Amino acid sequence: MPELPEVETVVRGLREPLAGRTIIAAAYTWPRGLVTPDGPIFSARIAGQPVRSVDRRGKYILIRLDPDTLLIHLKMTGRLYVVPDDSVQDADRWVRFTFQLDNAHQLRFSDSRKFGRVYLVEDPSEVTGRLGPEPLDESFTLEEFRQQLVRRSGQIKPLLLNQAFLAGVGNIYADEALFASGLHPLRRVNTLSEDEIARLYAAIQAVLQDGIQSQGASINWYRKPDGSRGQAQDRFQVYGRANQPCFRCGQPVSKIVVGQRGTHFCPACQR
DNA sequence: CGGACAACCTGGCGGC
DNA sequence: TGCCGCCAGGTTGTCC
Repeated sequence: MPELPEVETVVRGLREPLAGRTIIAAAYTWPRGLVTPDGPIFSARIAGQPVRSVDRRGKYILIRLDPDTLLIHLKMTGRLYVVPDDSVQDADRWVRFTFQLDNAHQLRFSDSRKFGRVYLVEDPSEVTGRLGPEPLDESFTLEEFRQQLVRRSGQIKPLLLNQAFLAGVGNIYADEALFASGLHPLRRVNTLSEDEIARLYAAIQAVLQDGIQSQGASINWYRKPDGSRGQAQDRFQVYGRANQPCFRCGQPVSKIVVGQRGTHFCPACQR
């Protein structure tokens, strides 16, 4: 679920409930979800730190405290939301981390599959340092994309999923971007023309912006911080549409495995 | 460096 | 209904 548009939606939804708050305590029930620091240090260290801002880098959520930064990666099934202390409204069985706020509310990190990860560090670049560029950032230009692309080889789809190449694109938006640019997911990167690179660049930005506009895709686990569903899934052209007619040409959408990931594409429209 | 694959985990769903 | 196998949006490490 959570790729760039979903994480961005979560971040936007958390800014208001966390604004001006201080974390006064933290507790967790899944120790392996905490990467750093060690357990006893973590709870003691985070207590008393005020929230300064909530941001995103790739698929990481950065809650900038003072002096540390709390980073959370939702992985496949993570949810992050703020509710009153005594809230049991959603009977969420999968809450792994609870951050007590100073206004009788809690920031809760729920994660059924236990893939999510939590970090508390002085310098967030310790965690995000290896990430590639932000695809929606002004500094991510076509020229930079082209220069990075021509240094690579291999299949285009796995490259789009490589967070060190480009931060934030996951399996869904990779499939959608390749459809939008008319490129086959198995195309070798070094066979792309200038025109195709430009189409892909534009398509990546378009599908991500569209996803944010729709407040993320709630196919399965993803929910906005207020508990409601995003709408992006209603706009997908190929993802999750195996054997259904392509919206553009009517041919059935194919599903294959590329780099161990389910991959949807139109064999007629994508070359 | 590229690519294949296992591992980390649990829940949901289709099929029988 | 119940059980079983399969699949899942992410990332990392290992091996060839």
